[in-house]
Amino acid sequence: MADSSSEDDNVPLGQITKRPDSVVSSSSLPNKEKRRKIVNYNQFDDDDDDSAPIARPKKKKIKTEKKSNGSSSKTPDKVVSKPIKKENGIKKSSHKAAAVTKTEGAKKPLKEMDKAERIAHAMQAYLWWNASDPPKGCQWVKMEHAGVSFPEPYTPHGIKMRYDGVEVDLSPLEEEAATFFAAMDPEGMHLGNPKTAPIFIKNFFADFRAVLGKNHVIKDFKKCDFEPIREYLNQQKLIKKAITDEERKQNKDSRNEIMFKFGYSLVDDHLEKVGNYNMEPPGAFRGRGEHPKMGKLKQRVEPEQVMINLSECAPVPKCNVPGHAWGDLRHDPTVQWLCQWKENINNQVKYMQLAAQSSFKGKSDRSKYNKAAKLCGNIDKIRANYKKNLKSKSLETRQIATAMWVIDRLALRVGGEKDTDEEADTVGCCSLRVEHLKFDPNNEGSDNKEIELEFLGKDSMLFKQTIDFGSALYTENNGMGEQVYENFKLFCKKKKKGDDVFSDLTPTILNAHLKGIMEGLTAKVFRTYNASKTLQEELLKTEKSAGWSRLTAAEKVVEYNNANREVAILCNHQRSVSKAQETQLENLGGKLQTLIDQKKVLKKILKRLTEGNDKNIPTKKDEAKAIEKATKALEKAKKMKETAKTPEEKIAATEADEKAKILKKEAAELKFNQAHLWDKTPTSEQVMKRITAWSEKISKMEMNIKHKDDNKEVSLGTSKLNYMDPRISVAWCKRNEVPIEKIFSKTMRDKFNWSMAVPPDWQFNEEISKQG
DNA sequence: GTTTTGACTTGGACCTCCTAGT
DNA sequence: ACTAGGAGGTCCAAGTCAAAAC
Repeated sequence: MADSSSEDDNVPLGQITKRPDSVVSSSSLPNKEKRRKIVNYNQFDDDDDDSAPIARPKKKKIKTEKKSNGSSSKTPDKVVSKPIKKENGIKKSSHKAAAVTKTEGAKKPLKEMDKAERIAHAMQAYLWWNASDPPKGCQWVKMEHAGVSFPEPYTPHGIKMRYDGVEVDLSPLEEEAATFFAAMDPEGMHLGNPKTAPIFIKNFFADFRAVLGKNHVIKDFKKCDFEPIREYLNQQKLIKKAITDEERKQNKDSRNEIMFKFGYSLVDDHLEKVGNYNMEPPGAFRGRGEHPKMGKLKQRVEPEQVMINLSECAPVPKCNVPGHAWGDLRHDPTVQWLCQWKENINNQVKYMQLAAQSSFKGKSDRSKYNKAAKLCGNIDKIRANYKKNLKSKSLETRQIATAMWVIDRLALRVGGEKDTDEEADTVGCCSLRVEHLKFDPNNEGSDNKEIELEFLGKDSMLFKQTIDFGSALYTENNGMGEQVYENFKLFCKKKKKGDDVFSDLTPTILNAHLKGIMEGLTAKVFRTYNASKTLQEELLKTEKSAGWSRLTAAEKVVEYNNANREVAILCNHQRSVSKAQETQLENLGGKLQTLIDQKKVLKKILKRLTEGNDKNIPTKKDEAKAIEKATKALEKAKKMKETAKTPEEKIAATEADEKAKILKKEAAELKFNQAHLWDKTPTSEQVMKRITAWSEKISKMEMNIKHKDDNKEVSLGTSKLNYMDPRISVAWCKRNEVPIEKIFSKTMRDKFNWSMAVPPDWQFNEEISKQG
């Protein structure tokens, strides 16, 4: 349209850069829009920035623009002094006050907000669900952004690895590769696992050797010693831990600077957040499960490998690597991506896209849930369809029907074909193999209709469930379990372990069939549907239970989380229990035992006292000394941190701090272990009181442990973020007078902003799809 | 028809910063 | 006021699905 044209494609991009350091140049926009934007800037009422996401011209220019707009400008002094005041205010505010500002976040005065908050506030003014849509087939008409931000080039540390006991000189590139390996946790999920460690090492070493070149002395991994580099990295971590608040703030500021520059995009005259504006740094590829390529070197991406997508009239941003330029330029309004490049491990395209709270993502999210809701109205028809086909004479039809049952009832993913030389061996429905099914797993014989399904799903997460196809769960209400069982038996007959169960089926065939039954229906819609439906039903169930209305908001939230957990279990959203969590759980178990023992002691004391024997009653030993010692050590460490300048001092400070923390822990333990005792011989009343208190403590602790144990392997976040229609949750909150903040974090509220206006009686059902 | 590519969603691990509990 | 623990945010790998390429 306007100035820049598609001829740009043939010009070396680095040289045609029109605007050095900001996303939007007002010069490329018509006057009317220019004015509108200026009004917006003034809303930020702002201080410093030349790095504003939008073309904030430098200060001098602001003045002129502000003048032209008739609004008053501030003296620099005032502008600078303001944020400091604000921060103090926040720090000093009490919890109560903080809670209020949090719940009423929108009402926080503009002047108290920091820059990011003010931008966010301004962005809230745009409600995409009230705005008009871009032309059909297009996701946008105008789009401007600053491109992707590249990480700093590698700075060599000069620490030498050893080969065969001898220090080796490495070039920066070689040293960088060695450092990637040294940075891997030897006990971590790649090197700590005897199954994956050899794969990782083999791949890493092959790539490392390629970097070193043919004639390099390093030839045998066994003779490599990365320990000096590893030690260095650990020291760096200790140094980092000792940073002062001032340094922490500086780090945040410089991160923010990049965010203000690259983190926003101007799409059709409104501001949107970019999701991943930092280019992925090089490193060792961390494939999950038994990924055959883990350990390979993920190369540094050069700007020349990056293609950027923006509107024709948008100025081309300058890339932040001196002497480099974007590889290519595109003006494609049918796609969402702002930048794309190829990674070298799997030769896949990666994208820079808008963030989850953007209109692009919001629109597709809403349409996803509407599609799932539409399935509510069609589910009977669909179940009838596959019920009939479960007995079809055509093998393909029968397999389609069986797969539909599995996807509908067991919530499996569709499971596309995978190349096991290139990727980890994981499966879903269509790629299930005979070896993943175990008929009659408990050798019960006769009419047993159980199958144990055991396989690795997405992200190599284990799916292991025994399905009793003869049970009421799968036979009642048109469950069809028995027929499905017969079909599985049939599909596995005369097949080898490694053969596909659904030999005539691919996701393409299955989805083509689904599309024929309901417009827009694919395999994954079933997961969304089942997750949302389950949430709604679980919530309604508890809402109808006796005494519900008397529950406090916090108690209601517990019930919500229980419903959430049901969904997560349905979707098999697991998480591995970290070592820290395990030890924490063990510690809690130990504490519980201590409490139980203490209660026994208390009972004994009571018995003696009632018998009139007040001799040999245990009393508290001095614990003040230990506490004092620990406190002093902590104080000392803190001082060390404050004064530490050299790396050695910083390391020493962190180490002292860690030691002091151990002391404190020990002191706390001592205190805990004799918390049931008194300094002097107690009275019977005192003991009785304490016994009741301890009973309460014990049950509380038991609850806590049970809760932690129940949740340790279930991850609730994924289903909340991707599967449960937010409108169900919002309506539930409204009905039950639970503040939405108790359910959704700030990020989620941003992402689900489109769903906040639903009425309290909103239901997840087919009616939704008719609303558009 | 089959395979590959492209674009987007979904996923858990890890790190950081905040808050509840003391 | 302080800190442990957890919530939430970041990162980027790994899926799904449609369309293009063969």
